[in-house]
Formats: sequence, C-alpha cells, structure tokens
Amino acid sequence: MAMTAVPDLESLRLLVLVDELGSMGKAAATLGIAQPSVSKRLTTLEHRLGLILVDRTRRGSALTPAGRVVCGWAQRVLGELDGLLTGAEALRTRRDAELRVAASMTIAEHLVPTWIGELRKSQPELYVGLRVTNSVNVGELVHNGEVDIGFVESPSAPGGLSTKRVATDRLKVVVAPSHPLARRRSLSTAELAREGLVVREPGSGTRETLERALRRAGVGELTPLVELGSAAAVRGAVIAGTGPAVMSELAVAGDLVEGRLVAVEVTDLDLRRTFRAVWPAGRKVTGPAAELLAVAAGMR
Amino acid sequence: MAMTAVPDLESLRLLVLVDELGSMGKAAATLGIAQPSVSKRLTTLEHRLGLILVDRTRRGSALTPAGRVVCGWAQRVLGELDGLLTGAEALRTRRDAELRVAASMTIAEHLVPTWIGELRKSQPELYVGLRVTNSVNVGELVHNGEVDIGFVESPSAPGGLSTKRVATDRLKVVVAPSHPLARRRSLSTAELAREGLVVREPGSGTRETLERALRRAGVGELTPLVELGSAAAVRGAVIAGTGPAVMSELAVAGDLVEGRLVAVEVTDLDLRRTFRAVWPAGRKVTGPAAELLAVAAGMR
DNA sequence: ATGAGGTCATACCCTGTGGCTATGACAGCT
DNA sequence: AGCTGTCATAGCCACAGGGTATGACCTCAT
Repeated sequence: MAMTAVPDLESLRLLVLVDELGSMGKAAATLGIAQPSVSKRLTTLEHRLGLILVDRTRRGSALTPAGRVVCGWAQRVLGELDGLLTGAEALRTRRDAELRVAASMTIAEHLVPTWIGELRKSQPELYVGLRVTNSVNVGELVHNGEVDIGFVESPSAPGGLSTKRVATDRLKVVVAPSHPLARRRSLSTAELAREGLVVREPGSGTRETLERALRRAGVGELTPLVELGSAAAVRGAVIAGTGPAVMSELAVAGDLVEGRLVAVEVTDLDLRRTFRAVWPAGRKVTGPAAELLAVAAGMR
Repeated sequence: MAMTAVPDLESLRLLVLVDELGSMGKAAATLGIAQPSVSKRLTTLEHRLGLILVDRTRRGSALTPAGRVVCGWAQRVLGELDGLLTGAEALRTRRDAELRVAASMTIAEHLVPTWIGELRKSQPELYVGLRVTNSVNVGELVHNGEVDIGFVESPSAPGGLSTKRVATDRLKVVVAPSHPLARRRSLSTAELAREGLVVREPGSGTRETLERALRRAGVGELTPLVELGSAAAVRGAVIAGTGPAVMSELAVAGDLVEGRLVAVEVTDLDLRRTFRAVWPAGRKVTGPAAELLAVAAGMR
C-alpha cells in the first residue's frame, strides 16, 4: 500500500455520486465515462485511503460505514471546490461579461461565489465577471461604469453612489482554545487594546474597522504583535497559538463551531460592519445586476 | 484553452506554498520536487482556471490579485481535505492504534478530525483509530473494552458508563433563503410540527432528538415531507428549496453565515443536545484517551 | 430451467500528465 | 565582469487513468 498520495477530486466526486445513485454504472453514465473506469478509480481511491469505501453487491453498490463518513468529508471538500470554480470563472470573465461585479476581498472570498451560485439557479447561462480590489477602487469602478454593481465593506458610503445594505458582518475576537484568554467569559475594550494582537497590515478593511471602533470607544491605539498579509495567514497564526486576533465571522465561522478557535466577547465595543452594494447615484439598478442585488440582499 | 478540467489538489497546495514562500524554487524544495515541475504545474493550473495567478519576477514570484483570491479559496479546499485525510487515517488505524475511539456519525464527521488534529500538535506520532457507529453501539464498544473512549450524542447516558459533557450542539430549523418561512422572525412549536419537514430516517440521532423535543413540548408527531438517508442529502434538499429541515448547527454553520440557508427561531422548544464522552464506569481515563478528552472538553 | 438484464471485475492498449535532468535567459549583487 | 538566484524551455520516461472487450455473477421473468 502506497497511501502516500492524496486522493484526487474526481474520485471524491465519484464517491458521492455512487452514494447518490447506488451503482457504479449509473455514476459512470452521468459522468459520461465508461463503467470500468469508475470501478478502477474507486479501487485506487480505496487503496490511497487504505479503506474499503464501497460495498459491491450484485445489484448495485452501497457505501460501507467508513465510506459514508468519508463521503461526508468529500462533500465538504467538493463544496469548497465549487466555490473556487465559480469564483475563478467569474474572475476570468471580465470584459465580455453580461454582469460585471466588483467586490472587496472579504466579500469576494466568502460571499460572491455563493451569490453567483444562487443566481445561477434562475439564470444558468448568465456570465458574471468579477473584479476584486479595495473598497475605494470598487467605488471608482462603479463610478466609471466599468462594472454594473459593486460591493464594499467600508463603513462610509462613498460619494456619488447609491447604496443598499446586503449583510451585517461581525468582527470577533478569536483565540486558540489553549490560549489563556479562551477561559475568559468576556474582555473589556481597554484590555483588548492592551493585548498584543495578530493583525493585518494597515489599510486592510478589517484593521480599519477595528481601529475605528477602538478610537470611537475612546481607547488608544492597538498594539500589534505581528502583522500578516492575509486573513488566512492571521487565522493560521491564531490557531497555532501565536495570540488573539480580530477577524470577520465569515472567516472563522467553521473554526468556531468546530472548536479550532474560541470567540471572546468584548463588552461595549461595536465590532459590526455592514456590507453594502453600491451603484451610480440616482440610476436604477436593472437587469442581471438587480437580480444579483436581490439575491445578495435576500440572503440574510 | 481547455478549461474543462478541474484543478488538482497538489497544484492548489503549490499555489498557497508559493504565496507563503515567495518563490517557486523554495516551494519545490519544501515539497521535495524539482523546480521545473513546479513551474510547469503552475502554468497548467493557470491554463485550467483561465487566469494568471502568479507574477513571475526575476527575484521571486508573488501572487497576482486574482491569485490571492484563488489562494484563499484554495486554502479552504485544502482545509477540508486535511480533515478528510486525518479522518481517513483514523478510520484506517483500527486494531493496532494506540488510542481507539468510537463516535457517532455527527461527532465523527464534524469534530473528531479537528480533535485529532489538535492532539497531534502535542503528540505528532500518536496513532488514533476511529470507529463510527450509532450511539448504542458506541456504548457497547466502550463497555467491551474495544475502544478506549467513546463519544455519543444521545441524550440518555448509557448505563454502566461514566460520561463528561464535551460540547453542546443546537439543532436549528433551516430553510432556503427563497422559502416563505425565511421571512418569518420566529415560529411556534406547533407550527413547526405542522410544517412538512425534510427529515432523516427514523432512528437517526438528529431525528430522535427532534421527536423527543416535540413530545416534551406536548405537540404531536412531526409530518415528514421526505425522508433522506444522510445529513448531507437533507442539506442538499433544503438548499434546493424542497422545504425546511431541522439540522445540527455543525452541519450548517457555513451555510448560515454565507447565506445559503436561513435559520428560523422556534419559540419554546429546546433543541439543544449535548455531546458526551463515555468510558467504563469507575475507571479513570488515562494516557492518550485522557489527552483527547482534555482536547475535546477544552475546545468549547 | 433458462434466458434476459442488471451488476461489477479483469485484461489489454494508448494517450497525456507530470515527474526528472540539462540548459538557457535574465536581473541584481558584489 | 562574474556570481547567484530567479524562472522557462526542451527532451525524456513512467504511470495513472481513459477506452473497449469480455467474463463472472445475481435476480427476475418467462
């Protein structure tokens, strides 16, 4: 048994397909490949994982208990992959898109693929083009008519643009479960400011929101412990126990429910921020842009 | 451009590695492969996605804006893959494991890989063996000494076993955002019972919990709309708009925050359940099992 | 009983992906 | 000017994974 190789995505998709359809042959048919290919692929997947996943009977194939668990994990992998693919397609389709969207990083990463996926249910053929930049730039793109609609996380509505709230995001103070702070029920704002934090570089939307909230609460500057270049890097550092950080709940929801991270309440500090759709002032949003807006605003 | 093929996982890992290390050569070195392989792989990845991800300069490679977004998505895919792999390893290592664990489906799927990952931080070489069955069976396995520790979601503590609460799970009523119920702020228990629900088959832990809660609230039987064989299938049906369902927040946390699903409050209905560790009564939990218990109980 | 229709597995071939080495082109240091 | 570090290209080879053909085996209907 080699078992050193990771399973490939096609095989995982095959596994869930066999679970749904109850037979390798049917799975092969829906994928448009030959039945022996499926058979072979599944056995190599089983070898790679070192597990027997499928119970091959003469009248179809069902998953073994182990197979069912793995299938659950596989679906989560494939779900994330789906997001990547629709996102990539949107990034690729820039100029010639029927619906051109601009969004800031956090929104693009966590919400836009979902929205597009939702939109596809009613308009399967719609070509969406996505541009990712900072909030200021999104405003400009909208203003210049380079995109049909934009999404920003900035607290201040840019001038000359109409806006509509599409979602509320909460920033959360998170620490590793092993960190001393994880035992604390809550934290005062002053304590948070004193605490050495893992933060993004200055200028990132998340950091701006945090600093603004601290200023508004009348507490001084924050004291960075390390500065990292991406939300993913910050998350990694916190999980590794480097220190606490303030992050969007979008980025850590899974970690919180599965216990990789622990959220600490901060009293008297408003760490909410609103995500807004923006479009040229006065003009009415029409066509696909309006549909997207409806989807985005509806899913709250 | 073919662009019909999906990217493979190795290439995604490569992408995040290049982002972290800032150079293809270093990425190649840490993976133990040759630099040209990395170069070629990344270009084929770019072709597959139809995007330019990497900015190749003479003194290293940085990700383009598109690359950074895709990198974020890639990390999420890889994170889920990690769970699958540690889970699979635990499933594979049954008999000869140093720590033998049994867990019911929900716990095995959502929590055990996380716990093992956490445990690995302090004991990298520990071999963990996992068995997945229903709660009754977990009890038996523990009783017969076939596993060192078990985890169950059953509300009743099995006889002859000591238990400790490790987590609290909330069942949530979820609907697709387009569903009429999504507009409702809250629902009465009676309304919920009348509503046609997408449910698991009788005997599933989730369904048992729901039925018990309804009985305790003095409301009659629930009215199934469809019965499906797995939590993933139920989730799929709800997202597709088939109807509302009652599901573990573990299974839908991501969907809620990203808006694929909407939770509806139910007044006066206690849909919490506790996850418990179980071990032979009286005996003291020692060694790796104690460590795992600490991890599981600590991460709350 | 026996054939029909369904399941999956095996054997064989062939293509394409992705690994390797060797080498080139280029930028920035010293 | 050379040295060092970057990435790209070219040519080679192995093997994973696709396809077809075929066999073994159940179950059901005739």
